[in-house]
Amino acid sequence: MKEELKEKILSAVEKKFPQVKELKDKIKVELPKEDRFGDLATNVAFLLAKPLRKKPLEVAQEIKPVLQEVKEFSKVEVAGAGFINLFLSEDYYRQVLERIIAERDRYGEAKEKNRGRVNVEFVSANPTGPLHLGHGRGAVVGNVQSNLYEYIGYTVEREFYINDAGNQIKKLGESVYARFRQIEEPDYPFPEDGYKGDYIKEIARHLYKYEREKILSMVDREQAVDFCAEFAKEMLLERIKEDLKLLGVEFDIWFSERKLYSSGKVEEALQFLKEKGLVYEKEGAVWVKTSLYGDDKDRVVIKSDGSYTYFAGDIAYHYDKFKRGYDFIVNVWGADHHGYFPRLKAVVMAFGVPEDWIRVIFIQLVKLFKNGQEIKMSKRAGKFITLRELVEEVGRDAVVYFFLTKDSNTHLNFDIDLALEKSAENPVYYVQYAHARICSVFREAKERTGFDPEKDFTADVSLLKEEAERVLMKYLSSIPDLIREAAEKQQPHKLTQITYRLASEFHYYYNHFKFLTTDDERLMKARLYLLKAVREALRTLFRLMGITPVERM
RNA sequence: GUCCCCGUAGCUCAGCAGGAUAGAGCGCGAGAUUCCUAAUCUCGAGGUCGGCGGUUCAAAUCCGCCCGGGGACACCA
Repeated sequence: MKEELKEKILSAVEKKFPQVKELKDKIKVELPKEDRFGDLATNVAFLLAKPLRKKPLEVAQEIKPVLQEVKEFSKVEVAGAGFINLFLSEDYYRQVLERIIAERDRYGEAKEKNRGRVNVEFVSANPTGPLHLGHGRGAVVGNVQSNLYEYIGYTVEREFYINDAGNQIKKLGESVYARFRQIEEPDYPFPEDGYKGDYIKEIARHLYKYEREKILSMVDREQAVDFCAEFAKEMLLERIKEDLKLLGVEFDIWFSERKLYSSGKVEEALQFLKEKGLVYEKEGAVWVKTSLYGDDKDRVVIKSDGSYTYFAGDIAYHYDKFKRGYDFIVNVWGADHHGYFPRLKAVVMAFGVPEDWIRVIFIQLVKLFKNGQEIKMSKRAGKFITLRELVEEVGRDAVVYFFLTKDSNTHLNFDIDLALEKSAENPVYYVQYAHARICSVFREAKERTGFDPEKDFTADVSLLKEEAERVLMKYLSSIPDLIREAAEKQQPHKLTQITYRLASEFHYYYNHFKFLTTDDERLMKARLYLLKAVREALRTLFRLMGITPVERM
């Protein structure tokens, strides 16, 4: 919406100052921070001041008359050092409300999914244990960012990379096998760096119950360990899927690291790099010249013992993604992988993709707080609160919302007490209550007046003359642009801010005005029409975040 | 040592591809309910935007240096 208006402003200004064309990208048209500065504000005059060698204020004065001719603007003011504040006409707001109600919970979403194909890879936890809070945050952020890409017109594939090769799985097998043996021989040694969580014992007990004979009959210990590993991996993967479902997160692609090796994709990718002259041997190992593409140094892909490094697998994995032809890809990673990005980016650049083809979103630590105290977790000792336990304790909506309150690249303190609180202090309840309140008003309307706002109806928006109503409509009109901005800047946490503000403006309105005035039916309908638009906007935001629009609280 | 992130109200943090008097929530103080859900709302106190320079009509935002906190720098995964 802002884009359309920006075009109108530009073409109007262009008649007077053709130079404005070159400044197009720098010109801003946005919601001013204070209400008295109008519905939209633009900085054109500041930008034109330099080439015209005039003061911004003068330029603004000269632009004012041309903008006054644009029919969408009811008033044009010059303020400050040269800001141009624009007030939108009633007719414009009528269109906004009509559009919201027509588009329902997809308000402002791109109609055509023709911007391209995107791959978002996230969670990608080792199938060696239950998901922890960091994974949960990554799951929510990755999923919501995917929703945002869809909102702005991309087709998105959500992918989970299963690290089912290598030492971690081996260790998993050893751990389960040891627990299995301990059932009969309590002194059977447990591997020093094994997984100590109780879930390992559970898996062992399960195996003992159903596969005891089979495992004990295996002569080769390795074989038994592999069997345990495979079984445990499958079981844990199933559990991971369930945990993700609890958060409302589902994947399109489950990509197995092991298949990458067994299908020869690693050789294929390395061959590709070799043909480009980017591979060489040194000190008995095979290296890739990542330093040519911005990495600090070259990296080993085949160790001197002949085995592949983890990096080799990742090269192959990304070569595969490259060949799938995405317009760009996004990796959601734990922030501890920060230092790993330059080398991966380097090798991907070597494939010959554009600079921003591979993007990364880092997820920082989540710390849990209860009764004002941090709950310390130790994975090594097997003492930690799982994602599932947290969801069971505070509920899915709270978990999702809290994970989205901060930029994913900053540490997050998750306050369990706050998440459980049923009051204004809890932002989840605050925003959900806004939605429930509107539903409640609608029920009451039908009850009292017989008029059912749930059904389609029209209203005379021009009757909405209160300041609070204009403020609300103004904010509603800017929401698609705000969502788009969140999508493009890869900042899904902005959704909670947008939602909170909308809820806040609604609560204010609710507390200061009556909607069910029987003496003026036209005004009542106009107000209910506005509420309906607010509700659809809330539903749009809830849908993007994956939060339930509760109808009663 | 090299590189990255962070430093904004008592606390937790927004804002940072420059724009108007730096925001929110919590906490603290004072209020609002004969009326559609008070799970709400209103008002108030509270700031050298870590420090010093620079660029600019304009700097919390961009650049440089410094101070403080965290992290990354494997023939690990």
